[in-house]
Amino acid sequence: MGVEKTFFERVYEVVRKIPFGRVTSYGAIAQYLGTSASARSVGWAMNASHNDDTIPAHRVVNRYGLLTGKHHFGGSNIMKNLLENEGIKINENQVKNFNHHFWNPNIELESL
DNA sequence: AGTATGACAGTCA
DNA sequence: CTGACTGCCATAC
Repeated sequence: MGVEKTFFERVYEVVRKIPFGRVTSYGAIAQYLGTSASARSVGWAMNASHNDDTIPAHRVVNRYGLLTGKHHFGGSNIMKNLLENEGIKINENQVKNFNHHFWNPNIELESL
């Protein structure tokens, strides 16, 4: 029966696979899911991820490494705090060395 | 069924 | 460099 996972369920699985101290972008997840243009839908999935506390949504930022979704973490520096807790430096709501912490599911999970 | 929204991405002026 | 628009996909009403 309808065992086919919805779009955001797939997003959840990918986000859950994000290693500690790593971050990824909405577009990267979208590309991994095969819908490179559904980056907005990925953000939508994250919006619904509030129903799932197992989703490290704080590791998902936009393509610029900006913590665009921090506003959804309670409107406080929770997202920034979580990332810094993982060794990621944040500057002006932006991940420093974003390219260094960037975790590309298309590459890291290409063998999965 | 159609409209509106969204934590994006990319392009143009 | 900054600002604004469009495109594309999925969900909610």
